[in-house]
Amino acid sequence: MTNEAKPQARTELPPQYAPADVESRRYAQWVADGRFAASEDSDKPAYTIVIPPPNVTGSLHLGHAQDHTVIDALTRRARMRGFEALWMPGMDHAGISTQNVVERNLADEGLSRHDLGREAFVERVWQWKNEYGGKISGQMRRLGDAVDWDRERFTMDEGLSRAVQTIFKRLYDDELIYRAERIINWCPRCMTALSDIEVEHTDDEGELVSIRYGDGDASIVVATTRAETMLGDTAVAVHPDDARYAHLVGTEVELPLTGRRIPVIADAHVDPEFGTGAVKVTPAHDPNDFEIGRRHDLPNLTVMDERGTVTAHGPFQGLDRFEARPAIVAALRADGRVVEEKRPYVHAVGHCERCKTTVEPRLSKQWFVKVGPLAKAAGDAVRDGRVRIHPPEQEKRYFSWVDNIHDWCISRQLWWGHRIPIWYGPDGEQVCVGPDETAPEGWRQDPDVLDTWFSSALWPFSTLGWPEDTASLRKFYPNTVLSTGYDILFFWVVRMMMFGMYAMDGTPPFKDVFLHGLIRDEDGKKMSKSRGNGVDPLDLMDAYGSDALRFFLARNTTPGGDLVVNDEWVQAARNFCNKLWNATRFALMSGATVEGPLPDDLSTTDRWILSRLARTVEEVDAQYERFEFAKMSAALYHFAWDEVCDWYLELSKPVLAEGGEAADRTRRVLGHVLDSLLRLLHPVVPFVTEELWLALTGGEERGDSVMVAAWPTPGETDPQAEATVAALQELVTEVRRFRSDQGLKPGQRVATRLSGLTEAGLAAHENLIRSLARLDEPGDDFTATATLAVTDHVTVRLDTRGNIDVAAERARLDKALAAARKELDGCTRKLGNEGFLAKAPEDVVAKIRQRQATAESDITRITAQLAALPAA
RNA sequence: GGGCGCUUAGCUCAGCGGUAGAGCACUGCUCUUACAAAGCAGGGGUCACUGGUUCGAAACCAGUAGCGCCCA
Repeated sequence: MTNEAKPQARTELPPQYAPADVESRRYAQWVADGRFAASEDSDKPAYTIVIPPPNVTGSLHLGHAQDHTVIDALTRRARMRGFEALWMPGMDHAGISTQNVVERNLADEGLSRHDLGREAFVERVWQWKNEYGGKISGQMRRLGDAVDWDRERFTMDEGLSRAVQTIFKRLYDDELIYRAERIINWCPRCMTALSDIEVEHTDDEGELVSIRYGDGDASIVVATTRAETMLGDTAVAVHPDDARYAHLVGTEVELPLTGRRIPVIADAHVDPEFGTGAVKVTPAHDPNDFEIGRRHDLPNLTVMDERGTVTAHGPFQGLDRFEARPAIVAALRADGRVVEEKRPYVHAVGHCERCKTTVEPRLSKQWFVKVGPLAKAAGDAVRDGRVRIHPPEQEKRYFSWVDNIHDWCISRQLWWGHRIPIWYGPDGEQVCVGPDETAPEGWRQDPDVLDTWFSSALWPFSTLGWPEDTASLRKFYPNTVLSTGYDILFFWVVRMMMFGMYAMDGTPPFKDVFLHGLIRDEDGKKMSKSRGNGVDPLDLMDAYGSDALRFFLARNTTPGGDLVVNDEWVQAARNFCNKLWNATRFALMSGATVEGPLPDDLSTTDRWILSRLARTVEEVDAQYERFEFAKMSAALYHFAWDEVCDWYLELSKPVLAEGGEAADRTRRVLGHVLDSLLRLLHPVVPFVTEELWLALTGGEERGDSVMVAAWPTPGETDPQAEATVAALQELVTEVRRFRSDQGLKPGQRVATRLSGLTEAGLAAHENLIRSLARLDEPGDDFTATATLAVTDHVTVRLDTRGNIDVAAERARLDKALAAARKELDGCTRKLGNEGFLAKAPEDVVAKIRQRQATAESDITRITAQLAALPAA
C-alpha cells in the first residue's frame, strides 16, 4: 500500500452518521473478539456489576435502558482503566407474573393449571420461557450492553436453585426462618400470599358505616369501611381510659344479624379520637385486630375463603366480598342498626402489585424470614460506610426501612418458583432438606414456592457460583457497584444486603449503590405497564440510533433524579453523534494523525485545546466518581461541540491551509484530541466512537478496538494559552455581533484595520482573527465607516462603505451602555457600604473594585463610540 | 396519619452566601468546500409566597401555599 492511497481511503466517511450500518456489525465483532469476557484468572483488579435481573416475562423498557446505559458506561470505563470488568447478565423467573402469563395462555385453550397438574404445568412454563425469554437479550444487544454472555444466569437454573436451597437451610437451622399463622396480604385473584411491599396503597372511594351493636344501655356504635367483616367480629374494643365506655368493658353485646354475643374489651391501641372511639374487632380479617385478638385471647373467626367469598353460615354465604358488603349494610339498615353512612369515604386500600386486585388481609399459615438481625447488619454496613449509597439523601429511606422492618412472608401459593424445601412426616413432623439430602420415604414436601425476591437477593453471589467456593466468587465478590432505580431499594437492594452479609461472612455484596430515578412520560407521569404509557427503547433506537438513546439517557441521569422522555432530546443526542462523526470526518480529510509523540513548540491554539482537554478529563473523572452521569455527559458535550468543533477546528483551518510544519503539528494535535475525546465518550456512545476511532487510528487492520484503548489521563493545563484564546474569542465574537447587528451577510468579507493587538497579546493571531471574523486586509482605498472599541486595547475599524445601520448600532451601544452603568451602580453601592468594606473578605472586595474599574472604562469607551456615530 | 423531597427562562434541570446558568425550544441572517441532524448572532427569569439572619440571600432559618414520592 502506498502512502498516497491510505489517506485517500480514510476520507471516505459519508457526510451523515447512519447508525444502522454500524451497530449490529460492531456488536457482533466485539462478541466474536471476546471483548466482553471477564476472567477470574486475571491479575487485574476486579470491577463487578450484576445486572438487575429483568423479569423473564417482560421486555426492557426505558428504565432498563437507562440502567443499562449507566452500568455499561461504568464497566466499559473500568475496562479501559485496566480493571478486569465483569458485567453479569441474566434474568429472574418472576413467579407471579410468569405464572399469570402462562395461565392466561392455558385459559385460551380452556384449561386451568389444575387440569395439567403441577409437573406438566411447570414444564409448560419452561417451554414458554425458552420460546419467549429471548426478547430481552436481543434488546440488550441493540443497546450495546457489554455483558459477559457466557456467564448468563437465570434464577431457576440448577446452580441458583441450589443456592436458594442452601441459604434456606442455613437460615432455617439458625432459626431465622419460621412458619406461623398470621394475617398476611392475600390476593384473591392470584390466590397467593404477598409480602408487605408487594402491596400498593391507593386512596380509594369507599364508605364508612356506623353500626350499633347491642341494645339500650348496653349498646355501642362502631364504624367500619368493611361492613362484611362484621360476621367475623369477636369483640368490640375501646380505650382503657375512655370514660364513655368504662361501664361496658367486661360486658357482652349482641352482634347484629348473627345473634352471637361478643365481649367489650379495653385495649390501649384503640384511638379514642377516631369515630366513636369504639372499634369492632375481626382478628381473622385485619392485621391490627389480629394483634388485639392475640393480646386478649380472642377466637379467630374466618368468614371468607381464599377467593374472597363469604363462608359464614346464613343468608350471605356464597356471596363475593363486594356483593356481601351492600347486602349486609342493607340488612343492618332494615334492622335499624345503621346509625350513619358516609359515602364516598376516601381511605387507603391495598392492591396487588401485579394485578391490582384489592388485597384481602387473611389469616393463614405461611413461612417468614425473621429479618431483625439481618436488617441490623445491613443497616450497620451503610452506617459505618462500608457501603455507600448515592445520592446520600436516599440513606434516610434505607435506614427508616431497615430500622422498622417487619418479618418477610416468603411463601407463595404458586407452582412456578423454588419449592420450599420443607418436608412433612405422617405425624406432623417437619424437616428442612438441604441440597444433597433426601427427605425420608413417604414424607410430603410443602406445596408452596418462595417469593421471587428470595432468589434475587442471592444474585450478587449465586451468579458467581455460591455456595461453591469458586474462583469467580473469590475474584468478583463483593461487587463493585450496584445500579438500580430508587423504587426498588426495599424490594431488592436491602434484601441483597441482608442475604449477602449473612451468606458471605458479613461482607456486604457491593461497595457503592447508585440509585437513579424513574422514567416519566412527556406529561411527567411515571411510565408503567398499567398506564400503557411505556416507550419501547427499540422504537427510539430505530429512529435515532442506540448511541443517541444512550447519550440522551446518560445526559439526563442524575443520582435520585427522575427523567422525562422527550423525542426532541433524543434527536438532539442523535445530532451530537453526527457532530462527532463530522468532526472526525474533517480531521481525516485534513490528514490528522495519531502517530508519534506530541511535538514541542506548539502554537497557542494547540496548547489551548490540550489544556481544555486536560480539564475535561479531570472533570469527567470527577463526575464519574460521584455517579453524576448528567454532568459527565454535559462536560463532554460542551468540550466536543463548543470547544473542539466551534473553535479549535475553525482555528485549525487557516493553519492547515497554510501547510508546512505548523500544519503538521496541528494535524498531530488534532489527531490526539479526537483520539482522546473518542475514548472519553466511548463508554456512553460505544458504537459511533468505535467506528470513528478505528477510522482515525487505522486500528481496524490491527484488530484493535477503542474498547481496550487506555482511558485518557489528564495532561498539563496552560492558563496562559487559555487566557489568550479567551481574549481572541471575545474579540471575534464582538466583531461577529456587530456584523450581525448590521445585517452583513455571514459570507461577506469586510476590509478592516485592527489596532492594539500587540497590547492585547493577540498580535501573533491576526490572521486567525481575520479568518474567523471574515475580515480582509485594508486596501488602498480603505475608509473606516465604523469603529469598534472591543477592549481597552483593541480597536476595530471597518470599511462598510456606507452600509452602516446607524440606528441599529446606536441601539446596540445604548444597550451595552445601560448594562455597564447598572454594573457600575451595583459596584459603587457596595463599595460605598462601610459594612461591606469592613466585613467582606478581601478578595471579594478586590473583585468588586476590579469590576467597578472595568465598568468605568466600558462606559468611557462606549460613550466615545456613541459620540462618534453620525447623527441620525 | 407519619416521614422525605421539590417549587429558578416556554420545557427539563444545574447553581446552594459575593455579576442568575446549561441543553432543548424560540427569533433573525446564512447552503462560508466537516456537519442545514449545521453555522453565526439574538431575545427571554421580581430564582413559589411572607417574615427573619447577614455588609450582602436564589442559596441559611421559620412560617404559608402548591406539587410529588415513600411508609402506615
